[in-house]
Amino acid sequence: MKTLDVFKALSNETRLKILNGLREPEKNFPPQDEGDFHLDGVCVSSIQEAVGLSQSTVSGYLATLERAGLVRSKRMGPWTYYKRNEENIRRVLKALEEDL
Amino acid sequence: MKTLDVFKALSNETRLKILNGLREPEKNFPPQDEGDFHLDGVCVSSIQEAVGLSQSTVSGYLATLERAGLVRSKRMGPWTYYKRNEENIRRVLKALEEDL
DNA sequence: TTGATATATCGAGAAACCTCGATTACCTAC
DNA sequence: GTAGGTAATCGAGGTTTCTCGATATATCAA
Repeated sequence: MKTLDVFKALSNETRLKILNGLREPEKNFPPQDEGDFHLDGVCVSSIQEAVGLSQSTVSGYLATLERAGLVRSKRMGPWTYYKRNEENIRRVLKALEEDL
Repeated sequence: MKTLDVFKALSNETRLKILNGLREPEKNFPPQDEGDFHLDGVCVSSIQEAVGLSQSTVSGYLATLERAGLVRSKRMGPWTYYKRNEENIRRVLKALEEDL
């Protein structure tokens, strides 16, 4: 979880939009059949539909955000749900305050 | 001064190092003939010597940091001095706290 | 086991970024 | 105006990022 990787993960309009959108899933993503937005997160296809890029691109972006520690994923049946990693995000902000 | 541009500017090890180094110029850059480190800033050649990249690259990096609002420049005679734009940096941090 | 659906990974072409040396512009002193 | 030094811009080659479609993997149902 290096600072540089966090900045790189955030250096893309779509990834920023996803991370931001995940703060209020019901407002920013179409509903999903199963899985609670807040408890479980948002599934890839719902995110894909919202951002309008290909499935592979969105899946890769989510992996990037996860590697940077900004989101966490949970597999439930055939779906993977992504939600913000609030604890880590707060840690990143603290680091920036001292590091920037 | 868009959030995305700030992240892009910070997505480079050298630019991060420059911005950080400018917090304590006398500790991180070789002395310069004229110009006070804190009052005026650090000149390009001093920064260049410290980071060890070409003059054109460093000049470009400084321009990037300035476009992102993270540093400010002042021309004094043949030299251009760069210093941190603390006010803007604080503003960026505030924005991140709400935006991230 | 076969089929259907969700997600992840792979390979490739286009765009952006990194970095350099060369050139240009700027400033000062003669 | 010429010369010398500082900084900014330009052009180019190498690397990374973006984004896609195709393929592979995972899960569940029949």
